[in-house]
Amino acid sequence: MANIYDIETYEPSESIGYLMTRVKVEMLAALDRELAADAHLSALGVTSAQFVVMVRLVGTADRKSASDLCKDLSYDAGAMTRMIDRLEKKGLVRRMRCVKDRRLIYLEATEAGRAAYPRMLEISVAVQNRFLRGMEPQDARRLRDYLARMLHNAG
Amino acid sequence: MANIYDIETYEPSESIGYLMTRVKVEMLAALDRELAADAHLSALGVTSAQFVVMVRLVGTADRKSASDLCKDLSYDAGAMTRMIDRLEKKGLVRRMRCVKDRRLIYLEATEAGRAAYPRMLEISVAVQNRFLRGMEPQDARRLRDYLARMLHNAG
DNA sequence: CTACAATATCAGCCTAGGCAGATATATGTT
DNA sequence: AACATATATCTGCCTAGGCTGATATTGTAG
Repeated sequence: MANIYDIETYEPSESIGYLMTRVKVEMLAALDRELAADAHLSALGVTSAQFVVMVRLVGTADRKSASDLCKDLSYDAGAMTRMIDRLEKKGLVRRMRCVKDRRLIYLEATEAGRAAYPRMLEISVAVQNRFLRGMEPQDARRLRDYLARMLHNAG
Repeated sequence: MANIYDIETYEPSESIGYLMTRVKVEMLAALDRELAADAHLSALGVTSAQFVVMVRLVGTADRKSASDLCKDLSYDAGAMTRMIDRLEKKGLVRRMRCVKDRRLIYLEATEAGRAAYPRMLEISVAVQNRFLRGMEPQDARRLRDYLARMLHNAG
């Protein structure tokens, strides 16, 4: 299996790792700016990281525990505890101890959380569309497949 | 110009933003692990973030100031000051006040920095090749072009 | 030349993630 | 049942980035 890069010809500024890191920074920064600027959401002070957690709770079907979220998001467990503290304090999320396995804490979006969600999602979709400007749907599918493969290769 | 995503059909888990954020986390985590595990580099305690700065100093031709690096890397200026403090403390980088514009501080890799660089680069290339496993060179070029376009769209 | 704006670096404060260790619960083994 | 092992959450500590304001220097308008 052929390697993509070799040391002799490797161009850091054009490498996929470099570009991806920068795009990620810029995209989350844009999301943070626009979440903070929104008339309704600014009161909640929702950050991009908090939004990403809300997506997993509201935007996906199955019930999630804190550790599920850590796996879903490549996120540290200690950091997740405090993340949920913040979301709970803002009234967006509820903790519910699982009765079958009392180690688990299931998480649930509150009414307020579900109410705020559509606007957050709208902003996130708009930001992504802006970054994908000029691409055909076929390009976006390819890009998505490349990223999915890389995530798979991460093991 | 058509939007890629619309709210009704948007699937968070398959979105490019979500996937990219996760791939970036996994890739830098892998780089950190392997930099820390390397026999020669572990003594220096070089992190992925520090490596990225070294790339800009050793791996590119032109002389760089701290603020150049901030622009190159979408990095905060205050954080960059401390980043350079750490690299200087490890003996990998030198500060040199510019005589023409005394606000500027040019940065230069030391002998030790240049000596350690090839091995860092080797590890970085290996990590990226692992994440790109199974892709044809044509796919990697496409992926790179997509990312470059997104970075351009960031403005 | 002076006043004012722009730029580069730096220092202080705050926030937040990673890691190690503690506790509680569950699972598997003997 | 007793014990060890694994898992989930939480807490304390450390590191590091973002933001704000301070200082020094440069560029610019009058």
